[in-house]
Amino acid sequence: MATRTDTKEKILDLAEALMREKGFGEFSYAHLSSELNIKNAAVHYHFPSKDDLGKAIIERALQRFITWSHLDSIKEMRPKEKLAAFMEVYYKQNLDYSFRLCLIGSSAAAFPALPERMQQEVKGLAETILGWLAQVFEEGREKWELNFNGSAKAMASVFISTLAGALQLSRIGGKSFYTTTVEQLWNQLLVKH
Amino acid sequence: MATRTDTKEKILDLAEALMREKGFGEFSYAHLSSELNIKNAAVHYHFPSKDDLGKAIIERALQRFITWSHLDSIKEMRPKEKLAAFMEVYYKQNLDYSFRLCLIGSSAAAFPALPERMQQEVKGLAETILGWLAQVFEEGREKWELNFNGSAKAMASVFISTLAGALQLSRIGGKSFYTTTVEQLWNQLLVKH
DNA sequence: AAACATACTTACTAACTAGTAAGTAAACAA
DNA sequence: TTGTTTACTTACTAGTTAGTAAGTATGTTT
Repeated sequence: MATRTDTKEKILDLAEALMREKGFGEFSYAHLSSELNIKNAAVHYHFPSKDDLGKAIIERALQRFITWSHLDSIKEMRPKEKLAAFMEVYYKQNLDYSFRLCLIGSSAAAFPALPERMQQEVKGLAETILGWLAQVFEEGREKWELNFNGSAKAMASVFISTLAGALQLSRIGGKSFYTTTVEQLWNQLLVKH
Repeated sequence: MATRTDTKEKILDLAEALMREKGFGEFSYAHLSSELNIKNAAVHYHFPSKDDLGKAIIERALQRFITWSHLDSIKEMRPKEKLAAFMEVYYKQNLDYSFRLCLIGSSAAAFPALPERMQQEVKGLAETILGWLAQVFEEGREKWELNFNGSAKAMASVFISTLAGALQLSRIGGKSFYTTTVEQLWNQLLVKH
């Protein structure tokens, strides 16, 4: 058949979910095809190699983030609200679904084992997110909404590292580990010093 | 031959290094045996299943941490020094060797894909380290050496999450990402507020 | 000296891995 | 209505995976 289908999107959805649950190296074309009731060659049709699939997962995530951050509803927010919105998305997209990691965290953990083209894509994604966060922190400090010493970029690095790390460790320590950790992180940003 | 050998230790050393470089699911008995110039059945002789191997890696790491933390030279330290010593070990054992992760981070990232017995072992290791850190933070605040709000346990959670996260993200952002991030984390602990 | 344990090797297997070549059926374009 | 493109399926392969059964050489115990 040649009817317009959404198979490609479905493959991407499932592959991304599996990558965040188990890691990029821990799912196979067989997993994808059996779950979607197609043959593994159909997956190869849309994504000839696993490199292609991996690259596409990250590309799509980057587009998603760009779209989100350019939303009027986000752009209109004050810095503190932006940060809270980011954390909200982060929490919802990840911890709501059986301890799925964020793509950055999942990619970083398996980085040396990832296809090179995928590594490049991941670098772009990380830079974009970190850049956005640094801007929010800068603006937040200027407007006296967020408190921290040092550069906004360094603070953004701590912020994303803590979120990603806490998400991963919450697989060991449970959901409460995540909420405790992130609350502590958040409170530190509000304390006047 | 049946001469006393250190093959078992060598296997553990290599397996741990590979686990931290690539992840537990990303190395095979063939990798181990070819690197050590033995046959894969020899690895199975010492560690019948990969579950056994994984469990042994974590058990050994736990023993190593306990031994380290019970060292007189560590016990005699003041809280701030203890924390600095922990960070020193963390940095040396990981970033000095081509972006190897810590075992907690590597385990957390692949957690759902790990053998169950290994998961249990990882939980024990994480609890032990977190407990030790929480004590150090508590003592550090009492003695006015470390500054933070909230509970010592929460602060310890932020601390270890940030370290583990920064280590992972440094694979994407380079060594400077790690040093920037950890310096920012450290400075926050010293700021009076 | 005999029996046993240790530390392997040789030789194998069943299951799974990404990937391919060739065929097919439907939709679409000329 | 013929040709082309899309979206697959069927059928396959070469390589890798963890794991096993049986044999062997050495050292240790009795």
